[in-house]
Order: sequence, then structure tokens, then C-alpha cells
Amino acid sequence: MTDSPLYDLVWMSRPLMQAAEASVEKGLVDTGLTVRMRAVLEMLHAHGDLTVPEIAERLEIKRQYVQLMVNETLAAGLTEQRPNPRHKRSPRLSLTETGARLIAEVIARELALIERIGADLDPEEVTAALRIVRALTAQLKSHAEEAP
Amino acid sequence: MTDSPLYDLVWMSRPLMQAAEASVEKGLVDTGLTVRMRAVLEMLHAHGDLTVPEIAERLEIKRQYVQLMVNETLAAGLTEQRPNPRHKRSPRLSLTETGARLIAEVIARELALIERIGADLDPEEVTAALRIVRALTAQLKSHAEEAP
DNA sequence: GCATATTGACAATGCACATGTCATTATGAC
DNA sequence: GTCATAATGACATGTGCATTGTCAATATGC
Repeated sequence: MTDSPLYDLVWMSRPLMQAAEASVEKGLVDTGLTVRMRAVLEMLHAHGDLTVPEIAERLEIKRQYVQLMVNETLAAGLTEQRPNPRHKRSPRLSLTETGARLIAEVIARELALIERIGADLDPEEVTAALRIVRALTAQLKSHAEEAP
Repeated sequence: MTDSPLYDLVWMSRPLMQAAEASVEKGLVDTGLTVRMRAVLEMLHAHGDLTVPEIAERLEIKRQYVQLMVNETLAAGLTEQRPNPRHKRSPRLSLTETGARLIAEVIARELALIERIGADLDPEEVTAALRIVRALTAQLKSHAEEAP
């Protein structure tokens, strides 16, 4: 688009994200999950039990909205509350057996799809690309913070 | 996050996009532009005069919404309508002198920022990353289409 | 010339998230 | 222990992006 690969790379993040989210959504159709419920389950899958505010912090969205997402997973029986020794009003959320199985399967399917799609890409280059994208993101973020 | 760089790369598109859009928005503060007005100007800057439906097609969003964005740029005097020989009801949109100067400056500033931020990245790797990201996006899209 | 397609205008809606507020309870300093 | 302060959940409202639907006006292709 421009003659700066760096600039174009940054701008490609939107189409990539849209394509990725569309794919994820498609993969969820037969699971009864929504994208936002999936996000909660994924957090617990990756980091173990968490409280609502902790999830909000990691997702960088407001705790009020996370509460909503979480309540849906509770209602669906995919997560459950466990007493939190560190804070009595803020239970830790835990995957139920069903929830754990579901999110593991969803992630496995997504992983398989991506690996299939990227089978002919050079792993070295992929690793390098990941590093670059992470660096760019970090730089852009810190730049935004330094003059708010 | 996972042990698949490819999977992580896809998921990094969201944070990158958010950081990028935040940066763009910040850069627009003193121009009176909004992000969506900027998108219209950018299209005209890159592709010359276009009609509303043409812009919609390129941005892959609905023409009704583009109409809204475009009307704002018209109201701000950044674009103007010119008779369209190919369709009498659908004027071609053209950047005004002001609009052209503004978008050129905005893009130049963004480019400068990105180049500064990525100054220490290996250009070869950046090019490779762009290629990979484009390939992934295309694959994900075509995968989504093939079973709608 | 007439069926069909485009376009612009406008209204309604959905969705993701932010913001504000409140009551309840924890927590930490003393 | 007491008390000010902070954290949490619940709820209500607002906002921005974008879609969907609809209509009338007009073009276009056959």
C-alpha cells in the first residue's frame, strides 16, 4: 500500500484480527459459546483460577464488563466460584469439568487450523514476525502513554 | 502464550491493532479529524476519486456507513463531489486542496512515527513479517468463505 | 420503455465496551 | 477493635462503530 513495509505491517493488523475473530466465531458455532465467554475460559485455562478484577486487568477491559462475561459462563455451568482465601467478597473463578474440556477442545481445534493454514511458512520467519509484532505493539503502547 | 508462535502471532493482531488505532487517534487530535474521516481521506489519497460504494467495497464495510463518514468529510470541506460520467446519481468524491494537504501531512507524520519506532528492526525481517501476515490473513479469509 | 439495479437518505438495532453510582464488605493503619 | 479507605458486585446509562432494513429517486441494461 505505501512503500513502507513497517507501516503496512501495522495496518495489516486490522484485517488479520477481523479474519481471526471471524474464524474463532465460526469455530464456536456448535459449542454454544460466544466469543466473550470463550475469552473468560481461555484466561482460566491459561492462568488458573482468577478473580473478576484480575481477568479485567489481563484483558485490559473494565471489570464491570468482565463481570457480565463471567456471569454468562457461570450461568452456563462452565465456571464455578470457589472461596478466595485472599478476599472474601471476590471468589476465585474456576473452570468446571465441562468448561475445562470445552475450552481445551476449542483451543486445540483453533491451533490445528492455524498450524494447517501456516504449514508452508518458515518457522524461523514466523518466530521473527512474532518478535517484531510484539516489539511494535510495545513501542506503540509506551509511546501512547508517555504523552497522554 | 501458547507454544505455537503462529497461533500467538494471530492473537497479537488485536493488541497491535488497538495500539495502532490509539496512536492514530492521538495523532488526529489537533487536526479536527476523526478516525473514520481519516479513513475516507486516505482512500482518496491512495486511489484517487472514488464513489461511496467503491469506498465501501475497499474498506469492506457497508455503503450506508461509508455514506455517513463521507458526509462528514464533505461537511468539513475536505472532500467535494464531482460529476461522475459513469453514474449520474453517484458523484465521485475528490479531495479538496485542504483535504489533500491534511491527509498527506497526517500520513507523513504517522509514517515518520512508525519508522522511528521500528528503526532498530531488521528490514528483511519486517518484509518477511508483512508477507507472513498477509498470507495468514488471506488464508483465514478464504477458509471462512469456503464454508459459510 | 420497462423491469431491475444503484444510490442516497434515514431509522432502528446490536454489540462491545466505558462510565457512573450504590450498597456491601474487606482491608490496613492505628 | 475501630474506623477510614479501598475493593467488589450489581445495576443503569451512555457512546461509538457498524449492520440491517426500508424508501424514494433515479440509472441502467435489455
